[in-house]
Amino acid sequence: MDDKPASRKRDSHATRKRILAAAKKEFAKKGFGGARIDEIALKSKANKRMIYHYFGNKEALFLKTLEDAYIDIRSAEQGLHLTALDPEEALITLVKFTWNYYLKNPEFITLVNSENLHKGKHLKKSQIIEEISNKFVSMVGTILDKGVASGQFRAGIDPVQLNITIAAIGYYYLTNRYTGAIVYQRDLDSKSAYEERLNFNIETILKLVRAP
Amino acid sequence: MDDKPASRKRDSHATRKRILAAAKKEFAKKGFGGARIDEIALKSKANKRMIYHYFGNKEALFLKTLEDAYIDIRSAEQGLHLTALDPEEALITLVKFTWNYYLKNPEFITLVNSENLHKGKHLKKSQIIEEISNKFVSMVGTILDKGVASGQFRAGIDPVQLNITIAAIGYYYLTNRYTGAIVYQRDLDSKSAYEERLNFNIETILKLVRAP
DNA sequence: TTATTAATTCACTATTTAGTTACTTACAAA
DNA sequence: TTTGTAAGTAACTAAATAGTGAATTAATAA
Repeated sequence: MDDKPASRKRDSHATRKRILAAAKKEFAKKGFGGARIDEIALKSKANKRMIYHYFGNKEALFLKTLEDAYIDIRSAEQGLHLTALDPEEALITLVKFTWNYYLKNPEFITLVNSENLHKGKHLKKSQIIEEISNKFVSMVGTILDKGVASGQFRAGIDPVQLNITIAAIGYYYLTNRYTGAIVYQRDLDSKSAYEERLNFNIETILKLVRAP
Repeated sequence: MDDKPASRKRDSHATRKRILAAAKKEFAKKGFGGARIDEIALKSKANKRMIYHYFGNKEALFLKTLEDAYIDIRSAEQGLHLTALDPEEALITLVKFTWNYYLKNPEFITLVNSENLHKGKHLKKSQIIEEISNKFVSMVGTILDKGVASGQFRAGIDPVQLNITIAAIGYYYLTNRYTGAIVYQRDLDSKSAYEERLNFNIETILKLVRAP
C-alpha cells in the first residue's frame, strides 16, 4: 500500500523537524540564554550530536527557529487576502488575526523578545526575513490608500507606524499579562479579559484611522 | 571636616548598592537565565560571597532588582502630579513621560520582559509592588473622570485598558526596535524616528479618548 | 585593651554546559 | 553482494555554573 515504509528507522527530515519543534519550545520558554541544548536533545529524542550536525551551534539553531516563526506568521497573514476586503473590514480582520495569532502562538512573542534582548544579532544574519517582510509591510499601505480613496480613512497615516501600533496593543498585553495582573490587580488571562482587550484594540485602531 | 571618613574600607550599604547596580545591568542585558552571578560579582567589585550574604540567591537578587525598578518608575510618575493638570494635558504628559522613561531606562523593559518570560513567578512574591501600584492605577482613572466631566473625553473608557495601551505603544516600539528595523527595513533607532513615534503615540491616545 | 560583631576573602564542590572525537549502523546504488 | 554515504550513538572534555564552609580582618562597644 504505502510507497514508503511506515516506520523508517533513519529519517533525517523527521529528526530535523523534531529538533526544531523542541528548540522552539525550549527557546520560547527560557530565552536564548536560559535554553539548554541538552534539554532540546532530550525532548526531541534526538542525539545531541545531531543538533550540531544539522544546525552547527546554539546560535544557528536559534536563528533557524526564529526564521521559521516569522515565516509562519507572515504566510498566515498573506492567507487573509486583506487587500480584497473593504478597508475598514481589512483593518479589523488584521487586528483580530494579530491578536489571535499571538494568543495561539505564544512562542512567537517570547522568541522575538529574546532576539531583541540580543539586539537582533541573529536575525541580522538571516537571508530570508527581508523578502518575506516586504509583502507584509506594503499590505497595510495598500489598505490605507484604499480607505483614503473611499473617504473612510484620513490621509497622511504612516503605514509602518500603524503596523507597529496594531502589533503593539496586542503583543504588549499578552507578553506582559503576568506582571500586568500583579500591577493592575486584575485577571488579564481569562477568556472574558481577552475578549474585552480585543474589542478595545479594534476601537483604538478604528478611532486612529477613521476620517473625521 | 567630614563626619564620616572619606574612604571606609567596610561599607555594607555601598557594597549592596554596587551589587544591585551590577545586577540590574546584567539581568537587563542577558535576562534571568543568561545572567551570571560571577559576572555581577566581577562588575560590582564585590566578592561573590557577599551577593549570597546580602540577597540569598539568584532569584531573590532578581526580585530585589525588579522591585527597585518598579519603585523607581512609580515614584517618578507620582512626581508628575498629573491630576493637577488639564485632563488632555495630563494624558499627553503621561504618554511623553512613559516614552522617555522607557527610552532612558532600557533596563526596565528588559527586566520586565524577563520576568514575564517566567510568568511573574518572582514578582508574585513581592510584598511592595501591589501597594505602589495602587496610586498609579487610580491616577489615570481620575484623569479620565475629570475629562468626562469637562466634556473633553468620551465616557466609558476603562482606565486599565487605557493605561495598558499607553504603555504598549511606547514599550513595544522600543523593545522590538531591533527586529523591527529588520522587518520594516527602516531605522527605528534614531532621534528623528523617536520623535516621529512619540508624536504618533500622542495622536493615537488623543483620538482614542476625545469626545466626538 | 579586649571581646564581639559584621564585612570580606579564599578556596572549594558538585553539577551543568556547549561542543567534540571517534565510533557504529542502516540504507541504497552499483 | 559489496561499498560508499549519511544517520545515529556513546563517551568524553574543558570551561562555567550556582552556591558553600570556614577563615580573616576591620570597626566598635565594653
